[in-house]
Amino acid sequence: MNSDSSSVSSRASSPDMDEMYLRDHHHHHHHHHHQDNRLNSVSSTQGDLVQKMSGEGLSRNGSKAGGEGSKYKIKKQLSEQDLQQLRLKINGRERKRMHDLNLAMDGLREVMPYAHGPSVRKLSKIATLLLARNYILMLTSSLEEMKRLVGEIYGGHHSAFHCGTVGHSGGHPAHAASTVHQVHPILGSALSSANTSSPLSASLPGIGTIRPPHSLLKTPSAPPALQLGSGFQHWSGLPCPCTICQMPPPPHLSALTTANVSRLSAESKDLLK
DNA sequence: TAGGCCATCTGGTCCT
DNA sequence: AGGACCAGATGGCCTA
Repeated sequence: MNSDSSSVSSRASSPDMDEMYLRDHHHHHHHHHHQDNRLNSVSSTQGDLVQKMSGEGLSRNGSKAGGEGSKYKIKKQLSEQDLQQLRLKINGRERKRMHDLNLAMDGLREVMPYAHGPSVRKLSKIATLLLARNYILMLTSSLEEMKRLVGEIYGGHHSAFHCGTVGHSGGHPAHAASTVHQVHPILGSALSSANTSSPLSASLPGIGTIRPPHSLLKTPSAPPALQLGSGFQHWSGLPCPCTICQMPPPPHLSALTTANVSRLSAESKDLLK
């Protein structure tokens, strides 16, 4: 499908499109070969547009309190050509807005921890967003864990950082997620295992387990799961007595319970099928 | 062929 | 008034 890197712009900013609509917007022509017959549909739509607009489209506005009458008059005063120009301008803006949004989406894809490459299909928008969310959650918990470990190593027991009993655990709902502690196994496996799918995954274990679902890979042998990783599981043990652990989780982490994480993964899986 | 994904158009609403 | 944002509708492409 979108074999090109910027799907969106690929279709949207085709030379044809620019020719047809845009006198003012000249998006970077991504010279994307992949032009389809969308233009047909678009142009036909455009035809409809003209009809609608000349007919009732814009003149039948209303609704907005302020200026029914005035707006109506104004629209009426506009020639058909003016209306068309206006429409083109508005459409162009909207197109540009969507292009920008898609560029941002591409930017997000670039930093996402999944296998990029010519053989890997681009993540869909929804998949990108879900993966990004999971990724952020995981980074957050990794960070917390690292802080904890650092505290454990340098700070002694309960100094700058809070407790660090290795087997210690969650179950405590207030634990910004048990995930803070769940990372243990991940770290462990990272240190020992050959999970070197990327520099990222090397430094942030567990990330390597985030991959596009097989359906998104052109090669059928892809590993499953857009999940937080199998190591990302609840860490059983005793509740932590330290004061920090007694505190409610920060708002941004409150959703990160084990249950939520698994739900998240489930969502991701569903949407990524 | 159905379903997923996407780009575009369009009208409404809110904001500046 | 004009621009940004949004959601619904439409139609094309691609894959299972």
